[in-house]
Amino acid sequence: MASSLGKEKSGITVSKNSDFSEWYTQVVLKAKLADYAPVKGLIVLRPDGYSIWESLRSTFDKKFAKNGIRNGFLPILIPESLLGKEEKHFAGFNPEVFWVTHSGTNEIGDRLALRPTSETLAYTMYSKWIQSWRDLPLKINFWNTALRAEIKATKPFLRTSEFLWQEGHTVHSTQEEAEKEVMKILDIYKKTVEDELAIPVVTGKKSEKEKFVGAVYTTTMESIMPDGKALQMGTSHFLGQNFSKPFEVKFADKDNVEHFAWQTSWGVSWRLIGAMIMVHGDDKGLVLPPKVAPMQVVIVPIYKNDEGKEIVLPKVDEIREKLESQDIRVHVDDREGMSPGYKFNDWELKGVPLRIEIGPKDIENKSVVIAKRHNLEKSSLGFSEIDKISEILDEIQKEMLKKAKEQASKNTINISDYSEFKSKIDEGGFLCTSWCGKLECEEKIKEETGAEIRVIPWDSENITQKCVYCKEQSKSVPIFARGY
RNA sequence: GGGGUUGUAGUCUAGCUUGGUAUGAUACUAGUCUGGGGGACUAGUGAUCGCAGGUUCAAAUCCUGCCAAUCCCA
Repeated sequence: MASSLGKEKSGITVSKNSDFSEWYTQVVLKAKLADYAPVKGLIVLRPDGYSIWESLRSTFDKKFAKNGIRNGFLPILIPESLLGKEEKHFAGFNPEVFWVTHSGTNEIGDRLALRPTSETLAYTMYSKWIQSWRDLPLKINFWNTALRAEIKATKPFLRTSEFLWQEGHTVHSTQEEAEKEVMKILDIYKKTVEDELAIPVVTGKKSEKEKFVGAVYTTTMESIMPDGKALQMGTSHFLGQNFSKPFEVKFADKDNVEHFAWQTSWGVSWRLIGAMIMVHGDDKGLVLPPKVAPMQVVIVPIYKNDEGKEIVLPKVDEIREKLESQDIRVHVDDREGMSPGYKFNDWELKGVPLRIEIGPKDIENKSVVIAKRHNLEKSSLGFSEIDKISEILDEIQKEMLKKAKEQASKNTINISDYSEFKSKIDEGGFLCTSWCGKLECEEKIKEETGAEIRVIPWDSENITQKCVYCKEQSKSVPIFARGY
């Protein structure tokens, strides 16, 4: 009785299957990743949440650097006159822009936008910095936040009015080089998300309707969440000369002829953290992939009295040092007055990938008990095998990706008939079905089913089938889904 | 865009209809016993009841506005 009461108070009180939305919010709050800020749609990141972001950031930074991309920083305010320079871009973002209209008590004539994205500002600067082909390529990434007012219901990490992200902006002398860059970035994104967060993604192109406003085309990576909804995990845009013309990003080529430059922009946000929570979490709380876990291993010492303590703690220290020397992020939970059971539940809620239990019994047996978070399996590990923990963490990482892949493929189905489409869409999932390429059909499908084209996967051109809606010859087989 | 619901210690909650400054649990602090899956006892601390007005001798309670969270429909 007392134990079930305690469980209700500090653990997750709903199951992932029965109330996904509530489950998600509870995991975010109770695992102490984030909390609500006093303003609608804004959240505060707590250290455990921010640490995951820092881990992703550091991985991306290394990969960006290898690709010749350096970091810069842009201010948050953009004058309206500048934001409006590319018409379609402005029209797309305008409804959700926060405006600064006063400085102190004085009204600002050219009001200032809190950046919804920085293309316009970055390219104003770029046009000053670029004169010659020798200045290209110019590849800068910016870690910052963007602000887009969310009127609809908000969700921590998934839909917030301010979000942490990185936006990369590159400039090239040729179309070919720019397009290659778009693909390189998408590849970095895909590999990082799969390797670090253990979430499988599908990459491809957005439809004309869903592309980034102002882009020539948008490439994207999409994932399916356990509730059957699709989540956009990151995008990499080919901007062509759509921005270089209005912003006069020009360069003199080797032949001394002036050309407009070719540009790309791309970004991933803390939505990735939301995806990680949804994909891996369970009824006990968060489950962290070892690579991004702030703590990879937690050691829980168990003893009944001072005598036991004297036996156990030196061994705990020894193991901790051994693990630390292998760059494993380890924490010893030496809190007094808490039962081991309480601690187990606590660390499971917080998603620590591996727990080591060590008490007098283990000292006798010259082994420890290890408990894996992702499958809740316990086993014993001899003192001489402590070195294997690094491998075990790698295995956990792999198993998590494998499980996520199985889940994703179960939620991906091929559909050829529209009535089947309509009946399946309520169950959620990725619906792969052929399409004629016409906006009209895309819009009708969205209107009638709520599903949109999430991604047109690479190599999905197909002219041998019929459009699921109009029955005319198909062009491709996109993935339709309802999205976040 | 339209329509609901909710807001009381860190967390959950009683009280609200029928106005009289607040119930219980958990957490927290101290101590003793405990300790291998959310431990027991004892004693404490902690709330101007989301915010701002209004009605009233008196407001958590009634009224108005706002803020925030959440759900449903488009």
